Amino acid sequence: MLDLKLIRGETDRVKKALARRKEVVDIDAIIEIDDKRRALLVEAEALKAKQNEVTKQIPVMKKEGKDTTEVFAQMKEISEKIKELDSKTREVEDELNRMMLTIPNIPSEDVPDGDTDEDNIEIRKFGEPKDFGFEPKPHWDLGKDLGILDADTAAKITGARFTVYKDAGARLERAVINYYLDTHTEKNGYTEVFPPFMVHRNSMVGTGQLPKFEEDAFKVSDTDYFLVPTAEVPVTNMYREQILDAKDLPIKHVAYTACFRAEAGSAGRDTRGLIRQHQFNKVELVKFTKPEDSYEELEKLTNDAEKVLQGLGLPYRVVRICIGDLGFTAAKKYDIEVWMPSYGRYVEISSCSNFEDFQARRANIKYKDGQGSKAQFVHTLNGSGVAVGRTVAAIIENYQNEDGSITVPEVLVPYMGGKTVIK
RNA sequence: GGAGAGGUAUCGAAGUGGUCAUAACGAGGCGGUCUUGAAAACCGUUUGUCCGAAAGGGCGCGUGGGUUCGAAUCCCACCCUCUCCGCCA
Repeated sequence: MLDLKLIRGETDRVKKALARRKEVVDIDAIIEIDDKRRALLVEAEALKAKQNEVTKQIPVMKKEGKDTTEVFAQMKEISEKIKELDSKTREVEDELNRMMLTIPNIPSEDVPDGDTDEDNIEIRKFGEPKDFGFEPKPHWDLGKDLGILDADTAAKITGARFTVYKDAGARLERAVINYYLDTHTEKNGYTEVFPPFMVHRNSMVGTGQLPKFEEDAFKVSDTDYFLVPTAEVPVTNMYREQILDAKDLPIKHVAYTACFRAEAGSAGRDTRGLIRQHQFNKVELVKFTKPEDSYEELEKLTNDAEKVLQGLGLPYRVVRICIGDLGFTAAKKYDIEVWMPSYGRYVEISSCSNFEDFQARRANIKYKDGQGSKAQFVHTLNGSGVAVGRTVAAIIENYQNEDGSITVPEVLVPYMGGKTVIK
């Protein structure tokens, strides 16, 4: 959510920034509704002040034995007027709020122009795609042949876009999760949390998935619960409606969760393999920082995510996300893309974003620097550290051998019970 | 799921229709007096938010409604916590 004061005070700047996103947002309508809201407030508050004043006098009058009939009649009128104004105010506020919740974040000024992910700008690279010396196979074929990935059985028990991992496949998924969690907790200083995989509506609104993108989420019927699309939602909302102590910042959390996405609008895309599933595993990094530190923390967070891919020896590149690919909530975003031989290109495996105070405002997360100072919104950041299913796909493809076996990356061998090759 | 109890500031807790919610009382935090220093004692201080340039005013007792001239207090709905029972990995 944007700051109404910013919208009012720097209307042109806000309009220009949103225009860069090619978003159609009626800023003037918002200001108009806010004017209405404030006019109603002023009127109602004057009446309330009067009401409070008289209400204090009534016990005194009674004590003195004065007749209150007339005052009561007058106050009855005021009281009714107040109710009327309050209900109007509520309506106007609801409408204002509805509009505010659908406005995307203002992009940081260094976000490059561009319309699609093809306009993202590569800023660094690690490793080089391997020259196999034979025709590399896609992970869905390798996985099926090795008996470690089974889409058919998943379709039988659930449906499309699910996978049953078996034997060394299941172990590999678990190994990656543990390697990521251990690295981020032991080397990068994140505190692990293991949150619920379901959250209520307010949490989804807090991080910006709702109200605009309800069709992307899985809702649990007969409840107000949603399956988490990312650990960002439960972990960020842990601090909802809270005022944090400046000396505890930055707060850094790492969380493993399964993630659930309806993938509405992705019909026909990435239908084979692990790339686009309704359920996938992810290790997520979440930070709460002071405003002045958030951009530096974004760099660090991205580096932390990169480190695990370096550890696995997977070739990747980091791209700066252009305005058209930025997403609703982010002010600035980097994607980390891993080399996927079956696609013949780099594929997103992590998104690292600074939301500035966009989510903090929605979720009301503030911090205070000592007593007497004013509470202000924190900045929130998060990034995949990194997607687990896509990692497994990348490992299978990048570490495949000509005979169809998979070499286990060295850092994972301890997590695989000493196994060095999957065959 | 059933029965009961409860949700008030950083914490414990009082207040059960009126002029003390800038919230009694107790504890904690911070500042000070005293002290070589500390403890103790004593004094002071210690919510958030909205409208407003300011003065000032409004709101907040789990949440949302309602009754009333006036609600922490009465009524309705919902959420959460605890205890017991049921069910259960």
